[in-house]
Amino acid sequence: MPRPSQIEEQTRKLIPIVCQVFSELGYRRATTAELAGRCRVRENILYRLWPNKKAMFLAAIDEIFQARSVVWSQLLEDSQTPEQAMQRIVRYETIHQGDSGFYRIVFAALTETDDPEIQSALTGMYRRFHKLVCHHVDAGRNPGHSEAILSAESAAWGLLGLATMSNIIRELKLLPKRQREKMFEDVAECLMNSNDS
Amino acid sequence: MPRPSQIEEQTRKLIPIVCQVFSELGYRRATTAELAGRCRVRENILYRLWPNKKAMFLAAIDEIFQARSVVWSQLLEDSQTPEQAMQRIVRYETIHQGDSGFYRIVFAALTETDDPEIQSALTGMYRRFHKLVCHHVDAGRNPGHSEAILSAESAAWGLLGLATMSNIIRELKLLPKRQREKMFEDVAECLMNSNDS
DNA sequence: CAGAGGTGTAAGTGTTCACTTACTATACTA
DNA sequence: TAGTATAGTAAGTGAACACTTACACCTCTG
Repeated sequence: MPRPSQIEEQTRKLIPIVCQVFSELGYRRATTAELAGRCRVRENILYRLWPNKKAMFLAAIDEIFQARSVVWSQLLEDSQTPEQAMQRIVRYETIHQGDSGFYRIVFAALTETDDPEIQSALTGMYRRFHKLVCHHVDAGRNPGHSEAILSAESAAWGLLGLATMSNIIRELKLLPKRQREKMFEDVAECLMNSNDS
Repeated sequence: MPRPSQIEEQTRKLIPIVCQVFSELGYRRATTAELAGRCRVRENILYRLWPNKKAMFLAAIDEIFQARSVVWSQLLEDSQTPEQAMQRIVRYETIHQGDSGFYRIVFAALTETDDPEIQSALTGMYRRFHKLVCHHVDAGRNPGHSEAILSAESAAWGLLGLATMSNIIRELKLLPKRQREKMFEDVAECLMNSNDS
């Protein structure tokens, strides 16, 4: 009998690194040589873990949602009220946005949407994110506001769009940090209709 | 004396085609061979007009704003009141969003933001768009609402984010057309605070 | 301990693609 | 019409890169 394979274990260990490299460099410039180098292995080892570069990219897309939802659930673990929850997420995202550079993966993926596998990976990721945000928006809405203007679904899409825009602003330095943060909070508040007067 | 150069003229004629190809295929798959083929010329002719592929891409980025502002100004030409203007733009964008596929260029560019030239082309484009939208939001705000919750600047960024998200939703078919349109209008209304009760 | 099958190293390989070169044909001007 | 610079044709080049192959080495199991 041979020794037992450690492929799964190694795969799990390398995914965050692969994800990181795609985040920094995008698809085109994240060459297989670069990926291997950063993973401290040779190229052919990557090809034992994934059949091709696209599969590595798909794994990175999945990792994004996983990582972010871990962070969020940690944030929410000690939230007393659901109203607090969304505020916390917004505040966290306001500050830490783009730290992981994961939106670069999303942008790279969005230029490859004619590939059915990439498209469905992205679609799945967005659906899960939307559902999650939707849930928190719903829970976090101030009950005092009997008649919300926006449905939670629309508000959640708006928030995802806001987060995207905020990442772009940050990346292109379109606004100084403070202003960007204020913009994010103001628009998020407006969308969630949590502005009690 | 030689015959007069038609380079400028030809450049102007080809830019929309180049822009179109980048819109359809993104940066990576828009090969110089493909660009030349669609322009009905040989590759070296493109290289007489631009020094390299990046320059072609930069020209396409500039073209995006030009084209869109032409459309908008045509839309606004026969608007009686400024309040109508923004509504018209929103309605137009709601329906025609993504027709040109120009956001693909933006996404492609956003994965190349470490290149200073691409970065500044993008930055310029966003600043101009923001200014334009800002202007229309300001003009279109209902004067009855004395106290707006959002500054026009923030609202404009929110709208740009909304447009981006809407394009993503369309591309990934995350919502059926009608729902996407309703979402866009609802969120836009919320952001512009134009909801008179 | 034997050896099967796993892990790691190193050097390709074929293709794609941005970009070039050498040349011919054309059209404008003096 | 002669001469010159431009427009167009066609083949090529070198490099980058995704992916492979050949082989040595190790490690766990029966």
